[in-house]
Amino acid sequence: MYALVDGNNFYVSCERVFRPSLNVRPVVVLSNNDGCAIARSNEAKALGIAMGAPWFKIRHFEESHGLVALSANFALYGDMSQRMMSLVAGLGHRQEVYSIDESFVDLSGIRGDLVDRCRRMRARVLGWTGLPTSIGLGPTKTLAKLANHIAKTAERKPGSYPEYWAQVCHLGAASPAELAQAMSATEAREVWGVGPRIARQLADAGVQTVRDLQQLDPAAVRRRWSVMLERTVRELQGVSCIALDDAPPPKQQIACTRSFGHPVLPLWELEEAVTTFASRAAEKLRQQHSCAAQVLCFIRTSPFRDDPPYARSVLVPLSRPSHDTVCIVQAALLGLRSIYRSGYRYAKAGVMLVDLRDARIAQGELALWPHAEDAWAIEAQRSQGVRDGLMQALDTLNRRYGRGTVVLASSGVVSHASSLNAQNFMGIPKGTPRHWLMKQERKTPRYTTRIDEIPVARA
DNA sequence: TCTGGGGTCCTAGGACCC
DNA sequence: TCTGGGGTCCTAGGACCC
Repeated sequence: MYALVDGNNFYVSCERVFRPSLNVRPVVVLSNNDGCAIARSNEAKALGIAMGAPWFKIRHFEESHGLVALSANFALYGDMSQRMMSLVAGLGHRQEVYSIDESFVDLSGIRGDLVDRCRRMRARVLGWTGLPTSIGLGPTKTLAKLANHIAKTAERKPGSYPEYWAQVCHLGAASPAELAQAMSATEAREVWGVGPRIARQLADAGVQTVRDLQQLDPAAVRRRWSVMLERTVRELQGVSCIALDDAPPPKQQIACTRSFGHPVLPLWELEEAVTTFASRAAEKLRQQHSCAAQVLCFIRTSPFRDDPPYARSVLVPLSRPSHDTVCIVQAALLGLRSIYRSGYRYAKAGVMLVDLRDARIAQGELALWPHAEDAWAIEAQRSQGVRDGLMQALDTLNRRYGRGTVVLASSGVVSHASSLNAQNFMGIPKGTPRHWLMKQERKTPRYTTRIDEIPVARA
């Protein structure tokens, strides 16, 4: 038996913990650059605001309905997530953290009333962190996901499902008739693994509800669609096909990409952005003890504007796999300079690290180069230990004092420590605006991770 | 004026190997 | 007239997830 524990409207709930006055108002959290809504309170959903709705299309609700929009505060959400996850882990033996607000818990072998156990866990998470959750239980992960959807919907829309399924729904304990009823009342596109494309194809084939989908022949589904959908159908039938993954393998690629706050034209500004992105990607790389053998860099104009379009990417191989920030930034900048064309209004850039491998397994090299270069090669290997130490120091400082405390100069000091921006730097006059920096006009404090932004309680 | 970011898996087809 | 069988690796594209 699996449980899926999911934070309700997670980002909004994190904000509400520290601003209870938001509890009664429609609230959305916006994506980077305050671009579009990525989390909505129930009140915002009731206004008809869709997931991903561009801000400029919904901002009229500010005036008409008191909608509150906040810039995404991932430092806060990540920290609140860790608190929630560590509590939820106590629900069973093994936990798979599936996303920032969701985790699967293996409940097999746990005796007693599982629903009661889950209700108590819900109360504990709410009491200790302030975060409301919903819990779905089922014999497969897909059914647990479905149960979670029902638990949320039953609470939000009374009458849609039996009232006792609100907040915690146990499909493994439902009678066949109850299960059939619930599946008939739920659209197939709500199922985990059924996206908009497949949902349309299913509808064309007369498959509307979860029950319709569950009753299909798995072999036929495989022939007409794919093994993926076949697995989904079997899971709906109660046959577990997707195992709990409590130790996810290291990532196969690591990316850091951003849209800019405003269009960017000059190369030097793109260089700052790409340096920053590559540095961040390298940091993530070291966290999982990997090295990258290739660095991909891309730049593009906005597809939403009438500007002349331009989008290029380039894959830069490294002479040897590395997780050294300097090495990775140099490769990314080399790539950037090769694809940059002046005159375009760039809207986005990014760095991706691919061809990743375990840093602890280093491939030796056969010395085929001319004798004169031996000394260089030996020195390079000897200095490797020094560079590893430097990277460790970099990571330690940035972890302790906050991201961006120590950076490469080519990332542009302006965006980081303002005290260093007292004079001209690298030929750029002080006070020069950086168009690539994110727009975040509705930032909330990092209540739980920065001592100077901690909330103050008054008696 | 204004439209996010970061991942995974599967399949088909081509090149290549013995 | 007649032209095998079995495999790997890589890439691009499509679909999905939150």
